[in-house]
Amino acid sequence: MRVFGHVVGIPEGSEFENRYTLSQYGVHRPLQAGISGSQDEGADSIVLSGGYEDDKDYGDVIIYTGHGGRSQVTGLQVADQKLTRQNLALALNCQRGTPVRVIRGYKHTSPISPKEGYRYDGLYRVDSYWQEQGLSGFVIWRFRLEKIHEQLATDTVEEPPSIYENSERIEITIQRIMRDTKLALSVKEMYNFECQVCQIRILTNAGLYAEAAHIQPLGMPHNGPDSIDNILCLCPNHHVMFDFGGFSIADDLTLIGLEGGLYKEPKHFINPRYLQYHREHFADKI
DNA sequence: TAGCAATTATCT
DNA sequence: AGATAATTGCTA
Repeated sequence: MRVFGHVVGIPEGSEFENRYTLSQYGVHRPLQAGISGSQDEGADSIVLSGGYEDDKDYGDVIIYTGHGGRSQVTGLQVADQKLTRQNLALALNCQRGTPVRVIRGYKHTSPISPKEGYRYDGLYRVDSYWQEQGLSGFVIWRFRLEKIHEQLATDTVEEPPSIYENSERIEITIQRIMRDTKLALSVKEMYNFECQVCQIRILTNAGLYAEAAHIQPLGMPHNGPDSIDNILCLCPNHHVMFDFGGFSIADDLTLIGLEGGLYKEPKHFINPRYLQYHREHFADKI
């Protein structure tokens, strides 16, 4: 099974002798490929080895080149890259917010990369992706990655501050984030990426796009649960409207503030308790 | 140190 | 099952 986020027991900064040990520890499983992932689930890890001429490494920001179009013999670009396979996997990370593990290898020329072996450098999010003409003249796909600074991203306000960066805490946090993503995806798939309000499906170059909206929000102070009965599948517009009280939902799924009702799959149980929470805290009560 | 072939986990 | 791959280690 593919592991997204940190691998338990492997803190950021861990070093590995070669690609085989990286694979054995589950940090980056393919022995040669730079991108680990599938075109359904997304990418879980990438390696920066300097193999592609168009790569850029600025530390917290990485411009990563997709795979494909290279000659097996010379390593030069000889064909256009396509948004398929592991390139598509990275595109899905961008659309879904799935983090990707970044490993820097000794072959990479940047001063940040290790002199020998491979080093796990933590989680990045895929900020954007696009195609362009590479140095070779062939089309390449590029991915802009931004480092996730987890101390800032977590809601640890009510917790006693720890003196040093606690890797155990980070693991817990990331696992929670990843649970969100998995559930979110399952709800989107349940509706085939159709908005439950307007039934719009948004087709992108990486496939269908929808957003998972939590009815009672996660995190302090709302502490809504991370469960399917608290998640809706919405288009971005209706997601924003819902989060900012543009409409709300009655227990019988009639929309409040918009015409019509919320479409619901029979097998999708939506807990009225969370709908009530949303009405009480977010609905416009004029 | 190039060049090349063997190797192997993974994805489709 | 076959193809792929941002490797590795051997040979000259």
